Amino acid sequence: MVSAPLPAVAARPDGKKEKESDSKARLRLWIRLLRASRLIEGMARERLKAQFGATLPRFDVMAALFRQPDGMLMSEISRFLMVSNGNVTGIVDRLVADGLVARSQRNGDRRTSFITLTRKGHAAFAAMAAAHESWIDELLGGISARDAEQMSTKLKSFRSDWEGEA
Amino acid sequence: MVSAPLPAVAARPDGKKEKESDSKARLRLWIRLLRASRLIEGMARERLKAQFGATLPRFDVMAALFRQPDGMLMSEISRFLMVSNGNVTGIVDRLVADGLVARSQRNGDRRTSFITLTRKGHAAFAAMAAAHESWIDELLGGISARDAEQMSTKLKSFRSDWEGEA
DNA sequence: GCTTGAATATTCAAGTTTGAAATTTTTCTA
DNA sequence: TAGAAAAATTTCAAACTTGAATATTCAAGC
Repeated sequence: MVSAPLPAVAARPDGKKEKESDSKARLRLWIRLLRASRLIEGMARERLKAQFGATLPRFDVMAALFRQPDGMLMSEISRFLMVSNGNVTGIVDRLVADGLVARSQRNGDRRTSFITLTRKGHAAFAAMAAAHESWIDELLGGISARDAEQMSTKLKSFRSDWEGEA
Repeated sequence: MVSAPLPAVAARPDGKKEKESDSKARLRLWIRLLRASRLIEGMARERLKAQFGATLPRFDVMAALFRQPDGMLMSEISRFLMVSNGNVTGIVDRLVADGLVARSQRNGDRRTSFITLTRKGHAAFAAMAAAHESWIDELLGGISARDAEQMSTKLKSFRSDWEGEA
C-alpha cells in the first residue's frame, strides 16, 4: 500500500483539472498517510520495547481499556481498534498472563467476558501513555497545532463512510 | 496506537494556548491518521482478496517493483516499504512461488539479488493498481483534491526527521 | 595472500493479524 | 417448549512482521 504507481493514468491534453488528477491527488494523500503511519508506528514500537518492554498491540488494547474503566467486551475492543476478534483474543491472553488485564463475567451472560485493566496494568499504562504523548509531540513537532486540528477535522470526514462490506 | 487517552494532562487554568494543548492536538491528529490508515487498509485488503486473490503486502512489493522496471535489491524494497528485511524475504519467496516476481543476479555481486516483476506479475499488478486507485478515490471522495494536496504537503514535513534510532 | 569489517540477505523464534470454522450461550419463534 | 437463529467468543491455519542471530560475499588493509 505504500506505493501505488502514480503515473498510471495520463492527464487530459487540455490540461484542465478534472476527476483524473483529483484521483491522483487522493492517491498521493493516501500514500503519504500510510508512510506517516508507518514511520510513527515504527518509532513507537521501538521505544515501547526499549523503554517499557511492551509491544504496540498491547499498548493499543490497554489504551482502549484505559478509556473505559468499567471494562469492555472483547467485541468492543476489536471494533474500537479495528482489528479482528481472534486477534484480540491472543493479545488479551498474553496481557492476562502478565497480570495487566483481567477477564470477568458480568450481567449473567456467560458468552461475554468483561475485560478491565488491573491496578498493575493501569499504572503501567499511565507511564507509557505519558511517554507516548511526548513522542508524538516530538515527531509531529513540524506540524503546527492549528494545522494538526485542521487535518484532524478533515480526516474525520470519511470515518464512517465505509464500515466493511461496502 | 489507536487511542492514547486524551484527557491525561489538564489545560492551564488561565486558558491560554500553550505547549500542552498543542501536544493534545498532535496526538489527536495521530489517532485520526492511524484510524484512517486502518480503515483504508482494511478496505483494500478485503477487496484485493475478493477481486484478485491477493494480499496487501504482496501488492505493496509489486507496487514497488512496478516503479522500478530495472529491478530492486531486497534491501531497497524493505527500505522503501519501511518494513524489515526478513519480512520482504518471505513475501518475495511467495511471489516467486506464484511466478509473479523473479530473483536474478547482477553486477557480479553474489550477495545481492535483483528482484523484478515477471510479465505475468506486471500484468497482474496493472489490473490491481487501476482498481486500487479507484477504491482510494471512492473512499477519500469526501476530501477535495485541494485539501488532499495540502495535507500531502504537510505530511511530507516530518518524513525524514526520524529514521530509526533517534 | 590473509583477515578484519562492512554489506547483503536469510533464518528463526515470538508475536501479530486475518478470516473462516467451530463452540457456547442466549434469544426468538412456532 | 423444542428447535432455529443470533450473538459472543475462541480456535485454527496461513500469512505477515519484527528483531536478533547467522551466513555469505565483497572491500580494504596488512
